[in-house]
Amino acid sequence: MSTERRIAHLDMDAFYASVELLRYPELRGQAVVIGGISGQPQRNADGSLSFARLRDYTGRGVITTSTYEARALGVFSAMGTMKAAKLAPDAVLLPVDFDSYRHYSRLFKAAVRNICPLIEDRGIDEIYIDLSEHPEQTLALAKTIKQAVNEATGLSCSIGIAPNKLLAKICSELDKPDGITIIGMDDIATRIWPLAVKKINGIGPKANAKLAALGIHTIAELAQADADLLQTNFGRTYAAWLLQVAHGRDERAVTTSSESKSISRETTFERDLHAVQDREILSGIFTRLCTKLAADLVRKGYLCKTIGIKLRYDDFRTVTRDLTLPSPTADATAIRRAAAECIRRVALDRRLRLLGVRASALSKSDGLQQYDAAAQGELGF
DNA sequence: TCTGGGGTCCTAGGACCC
DNA sequence: TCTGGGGTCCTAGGACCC
Repeated sequence: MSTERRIAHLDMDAFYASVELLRYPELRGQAVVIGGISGQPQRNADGSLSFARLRDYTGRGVITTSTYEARALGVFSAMGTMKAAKLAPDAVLLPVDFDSYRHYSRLFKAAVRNICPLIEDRGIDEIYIDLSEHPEQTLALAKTIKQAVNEATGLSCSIGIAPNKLLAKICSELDKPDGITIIGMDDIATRIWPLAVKKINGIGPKANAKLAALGIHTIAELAQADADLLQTNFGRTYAAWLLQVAHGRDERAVTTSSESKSISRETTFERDLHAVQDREILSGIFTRLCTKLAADLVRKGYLCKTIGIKLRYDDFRTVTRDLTLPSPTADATAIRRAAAECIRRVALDRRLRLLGVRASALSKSDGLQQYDAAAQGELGF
């Protein structure tokens, strides 16, 4: 007997902002944005806190999250902070505190895992859950999960439940915040087809613009699109995928574990830097990035065989170079040497706004491999 | 007043090997 | 001389996601 799967997508509501409201409950109900600034709110003489306002901010950076009150003013994730300041000058601006968000992330995931262990991590604030084998009835189970998350964290989340990950992901957004949406394949025409194609996870700004140029705006229009037309414009693989997802078809499994493919560190400078005039500053930043990357590798138990760099010029053009080493490493000096080789292969005639270093072709630095490395060292390799 | 930082996956050409 | 083929690795760039 074959039955439909029950896949849930759980998405924490305005996660970073909501964590900050746990810490500063006096801000509840206000427009609050989380962005790339440093420094905690100042404590006044009377004991109250003094919060920075968006209008006071002058540096570069983007909004990472905003409360629903700020969203009502048009301020969303990934918006430039300066643009956000124009829209909501009085909004409270708080610095990001990833340690705190990771803490609450662990709490909510542990709470869900207690109820159903088949969890796929999709970043700090969302997960897929395979509920297919769970005995409880779907709506009751969703309520149980939401309550467990709230008891563990004090936070709310939204859950979509559907026969696959694609549909579950779309559903979790349909009743945000604090919602539950359950659909089956029979509901696709009424619930999914009216939506914009960009609601599909995997259709981003570029594909959305190309589809719009073809007169395709809704998922219904995509489902009825001519296969040859799509193939001409998107290539065989992507065109076939577009038609599949438009009909709500997705067979991907919920995968409970995965190995990292790459680890990287990058930084955008406070002002654009020049390779010659700012050589000392750049060199220091470069060394620190390599040192942090090496520490990340060691902490996570990886060696890397390929080292890469990323530069972004003042005109926002981005270039990458990489270099594969004869043998894997997690050594900061070796990483810096390889990254410096990469830097030599790019033009440094313009000012730079970003520098990054990446480690890929990862392998586990388990005991056996460490032993091998030590043995090779003794043999003079 | 432009545009963070950390990832994944895909494509495509060339090298190199059998 | 007429340019096979597949497989894998390396490199660069780009789309997309959280």
